[in-house]
Amino acid sequence: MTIKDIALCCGVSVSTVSRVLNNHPNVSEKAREKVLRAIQEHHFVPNSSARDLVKLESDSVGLVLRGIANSFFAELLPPMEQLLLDAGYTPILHQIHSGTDELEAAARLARAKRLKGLILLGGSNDYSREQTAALKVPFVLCTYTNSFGNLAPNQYSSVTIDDRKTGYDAARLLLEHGHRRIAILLDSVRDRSVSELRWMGFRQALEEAGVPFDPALLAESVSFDMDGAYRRTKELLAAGTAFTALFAVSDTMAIAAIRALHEAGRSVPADCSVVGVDGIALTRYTIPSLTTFVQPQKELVCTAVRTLVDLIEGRGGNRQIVLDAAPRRGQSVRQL
Amino acid sequence: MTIKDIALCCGVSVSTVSRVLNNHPNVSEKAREKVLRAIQEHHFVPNSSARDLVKLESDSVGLVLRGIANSFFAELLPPMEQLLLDAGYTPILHQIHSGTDELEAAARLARAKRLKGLILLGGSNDYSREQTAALKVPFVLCTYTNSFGNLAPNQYSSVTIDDRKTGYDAARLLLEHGHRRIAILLDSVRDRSVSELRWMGFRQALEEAGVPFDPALLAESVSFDMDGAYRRTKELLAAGTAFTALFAVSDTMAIAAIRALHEAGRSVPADCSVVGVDGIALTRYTIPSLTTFVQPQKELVCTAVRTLVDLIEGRGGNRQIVLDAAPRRGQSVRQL
DNA sequence: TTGTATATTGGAAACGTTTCCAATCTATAT
DNA sequence: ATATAGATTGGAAACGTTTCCAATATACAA
Repeated sequence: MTIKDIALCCGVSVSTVSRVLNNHPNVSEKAREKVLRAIQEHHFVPNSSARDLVKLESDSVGLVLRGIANSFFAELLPPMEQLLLDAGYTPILHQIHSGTDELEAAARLARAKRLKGLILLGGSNDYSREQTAALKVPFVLCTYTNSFGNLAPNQYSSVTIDDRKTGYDAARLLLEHGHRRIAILLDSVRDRSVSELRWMGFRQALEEAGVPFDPALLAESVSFDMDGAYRRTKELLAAGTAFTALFAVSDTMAIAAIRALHEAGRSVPADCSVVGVDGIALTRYTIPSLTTFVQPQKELVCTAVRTLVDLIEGRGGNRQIVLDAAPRRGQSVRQL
Repeated sequence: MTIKDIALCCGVSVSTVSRVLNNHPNVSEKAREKVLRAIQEHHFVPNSSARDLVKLESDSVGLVLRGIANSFFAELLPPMEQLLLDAGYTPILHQIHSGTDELEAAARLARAKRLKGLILLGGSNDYSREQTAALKVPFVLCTYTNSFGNLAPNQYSSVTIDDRKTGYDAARLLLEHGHRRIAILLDSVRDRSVSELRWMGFRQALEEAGVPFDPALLAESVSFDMDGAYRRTKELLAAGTAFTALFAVSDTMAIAAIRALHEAGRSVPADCSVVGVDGIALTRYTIPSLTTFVQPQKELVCTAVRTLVDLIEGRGGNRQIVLDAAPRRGQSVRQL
């Protein structure tokens, strides 16, 4: 069933049918009705490949990320796709396989599917100008890393959380409660992760406060799941280094750590204060409830989509947006 | 940059370039190399619309669901998309707006994008045979509801969790621990929800054990979030009806309930046993850890994708698969 | 009635591929 | 050298739309 069949059975030309489909003005009421009825009757749906082909564009937006499993991005993805759908775009997910250059993959995707734009989840600002120029479409870096800052502010858009500041604020909070010996629990610091940024901010706050950091208090978990955090905390405790507080770079790790502390006979917050990051809903209900820095995830997603849509539709130019994680006080921190 | 440009700059025909692109055998080594180099050099990427158009098919699979926000499906979605990508298909998300017939929307999508297949998340087996036939492509109902059972087993495929059995098993577990006065905490029973199925199974187990159910022990929360569960548990406690155990239809609700109990001075499991459903990772680490029925989410997703891929690729016919939630013993239940 | 302006229509090219078929090469056997 | 089979190649149609342009129908004024 094609546009041609509809034309044939209505006794009009394909042009007319096409005009009806696209709400073009110059078509008589009579013809329009006839065509619409035939479309209804035959359950005709225009083929989007053909349309995209001739229009030289699609209504698709690429979502490019390195992998979904176990990731922070897995939570971002559904609402992001939802928002794009609501805005009239079709999200196209694309996973980068390890060993593949993500910008090249993104550029390929953009050309193959004639994308309107791209959201690069967990990208970086270390791309070269040539690389981003090769995309040819608007793009937004969402929760990107930035070590070299190759791009000028007018050359890219980004929406991110200030992870470094979050680490800094967490350390400040514990310092202000009188803690000096603070352990930090993080997942693999490799590949310039969010974890590393928080860790850098944390260190900076200690330095500024004149508190030397004991490397024995750095607990880097090999795996990023709760089990890894739990085991790493046990090791930390077994090592015997004294600490009165622990900063975990995620809520789930914090909860696992609390259990490890609990099993070692150290109660929270009486014997050890704990601070997490993320602000997952559960942290209000655990016993004790967790003091945590709430990630504005919803805002992150909305802002990223809005920024991209604005760029696509020509409203405003590139912009970088940084969102803050705000502390939410629970029962897991006590004043020393 | 099109196939034509490549052909031109290599001095070969478009046919040859196309053959190279598709790994057709009949092309000389010399020509192949020349073309590959030109493709590399010009960063050429074939246009998928044109390809789909002439091939009369795409590599896309539709994921159709009613809405993502706050939903069980939001968790299923990322791994499902991932698995489809891994299997060589492009997932295309499609959200059904309220007031729209989902099968009709699915059929439209399938035709417009020439989908290879469909996964209907939260569909039903109450579709008519004509409706499903109109899809024209293989489909899998994932966690579907089934009140009329219009379709014969060879007319549809489905992968689902036996929610009724989960409720039944949860009640059995508590009964076997000597509990007789068991409260149940569920979210809105409206619209034939998972919640209702678990509640039905729960009731059946009580009946079979000859334990009359006190309606005062039914706590139906208006909202499905943790806050609703927390408040509803408080109300239950305030009402003063005695109970020694509580069955929450989800882990998050169970955790919220435990906090409410805790705040009311009732410790778990000493004063009240609690059982949840879902088996989210966190339940191993909360204090106390939670006894819960673990949803085989990963298996659910894998099975749904595998089933669809099998159907698409002609391996085997329609099948219905029901997965069981297995109990995981935590510290939240005690023997009376 | 005729002419003119305007509304509506149809024809055909174009979008970028794939694939069938026929044509041309190349190599081998006679 | 010639015939023949097989490998390789190019030409052209086809996929289902949109859109430009020219052609026709309609309405209205003179």
